[in-house]
Amino acid sequence: MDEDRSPDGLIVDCQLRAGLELLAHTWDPLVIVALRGEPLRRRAVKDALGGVSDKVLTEALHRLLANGLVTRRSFAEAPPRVEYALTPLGRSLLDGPLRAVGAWLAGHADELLAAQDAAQAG
Amino acid sequence: MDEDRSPDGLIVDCQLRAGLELLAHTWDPLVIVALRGEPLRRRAVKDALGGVSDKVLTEALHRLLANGLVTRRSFAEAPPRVEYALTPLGRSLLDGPLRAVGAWLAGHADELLAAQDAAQAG
DNA sequence: CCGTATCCGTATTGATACTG
DNA sequence: CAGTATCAATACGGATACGG
Repeated sequence: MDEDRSPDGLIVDCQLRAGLELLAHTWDPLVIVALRGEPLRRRAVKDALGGVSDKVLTEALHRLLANGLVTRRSFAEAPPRVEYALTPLGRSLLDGPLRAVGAWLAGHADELLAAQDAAQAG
Repeated sequence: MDEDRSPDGLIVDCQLRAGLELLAHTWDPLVIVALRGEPLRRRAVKDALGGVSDKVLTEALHRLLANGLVTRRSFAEAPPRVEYALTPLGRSLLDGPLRAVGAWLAGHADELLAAQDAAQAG
């Protein structure tokens, strides 16, 4: 499924970095999680994330749009309404890597905390 | 395997962020990948990553040590020798989330590029 | 409500030079 | 070789105020 074609791992590493950059920015993954259900209005996304500034939220949404992970739909109504939703690609990222991270932490949280304590004590 | 205990996703999100922080720093995941085989000396790790400064490499290694993802073994020899290796915890992170990211990108690289092009054009 | 513009504090990266 | 110290550049997250 994933041949390790490069002897020294450089090619694999570069692919890995490209993928990690999608998750590197603080709020991007959280926006994806927030959109796992229904499409949400901008304000709803902001509330779901807790305390995030308008500027940072806009940047995150633009990145996600630029990478084709979410879609933006604008309705021409009196009170402006815009809805963001996951694309199939965005959903695959949620169901794959993102869920893998969550599952890993759920299964190794105790080990991680123990290791952190041990390292701090030593 | 992963119950979604929080109705609004906040708990899940926090766990996710804790896990993502382990992968957020630029070089940390790459160091883990570099150590997937044998234990490596500091210099060997540095070379494996390409062009990384001593300072940044030290910071990355210290973080990985503090989180119990790698071990450091020092040999009392004439030319100083230090070897870094993955812990079982670090290896589980490599085999789980890290591999998931790599596999996802390998399987969706074409979609990602197409979406990026489309977004740029529109 | 949606989104942009401006300004700021901090964190991260990195180059360089130096010590054990 | 291993690791630290110092300094510069910049990217990031964020608060605030303003415009569509």
